[in-house]
Amino acid sequence: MCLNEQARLDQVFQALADPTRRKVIERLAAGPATTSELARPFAMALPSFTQHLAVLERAGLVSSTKQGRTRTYRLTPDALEVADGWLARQRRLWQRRLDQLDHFLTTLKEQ
Amino acid sequence: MCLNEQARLDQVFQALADPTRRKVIERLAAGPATTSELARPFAMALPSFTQHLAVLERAGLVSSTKQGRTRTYRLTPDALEVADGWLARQRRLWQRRLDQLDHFLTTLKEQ
DNA sequence: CTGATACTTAGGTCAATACCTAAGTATCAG
DNA sequence: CTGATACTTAGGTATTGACCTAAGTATCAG
Repeated sequence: MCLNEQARLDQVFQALADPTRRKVIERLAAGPATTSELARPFAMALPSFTQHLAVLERAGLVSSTKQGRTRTYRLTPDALEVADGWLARQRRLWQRRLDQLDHFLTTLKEQ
Repeated sequence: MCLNEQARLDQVFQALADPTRRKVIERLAAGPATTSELARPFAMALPSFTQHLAVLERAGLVSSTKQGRTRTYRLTPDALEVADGWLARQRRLWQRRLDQLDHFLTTLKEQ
């Protein structure tokens, strides 16, 4: 745990770079679910699927607890915010840049 | 070009899942730059670096044009919005869910 | 025309990813 | 206690990803 920011972003974006894992996140937005509930929609062997869950958990996007023989997963919104924060920062930067360009073009036109 | 939404998200998140590529994006927010200008800060053979640029371009995050022997890269904000859009949608969903939970806890307390 | 510059192409290594099957362990229901 | 359920572990394959070196092509400067 507690990796540096770059490694954290690596893991989060990597985790989101797969449609199965994104669908799991989308499903978990509706509430917690067990491994087999999450796996049901996917035509994939269970061990393959649990690997996806492990990727999501390592990235900090979900957390799980085991009670009896079932493991329940739930969203951990914090990690999504890491990705979101980076994107928001970039958006601000290029927005500013587009504004400058706009201003440049405007003053150019005025001459 | 014109892949479906899922494949598009795959490529964008995959492209962002590497610190070198994110730094290139950050650099390009300050304005267009050539291959060698972008490569300079990185201790990496040029062919390795241009592969990173190719990944960014395939994802639609940047575009490039060649004039003479230099190739210039610039940001293409649209693709960032694809990732941003997905994240924003998720955030809305889990925000709503957290609100519901909040409401549930509140009504629980009132009883 | 020649040499330097700015990539580009070809091809190779090594590690990580995404899957699989088969066999294990742990719990619960009857 | 036994069988079914819910994962988990072990181990294998095939593809992709991130790097490298070496050698190519294309422009520009003098």
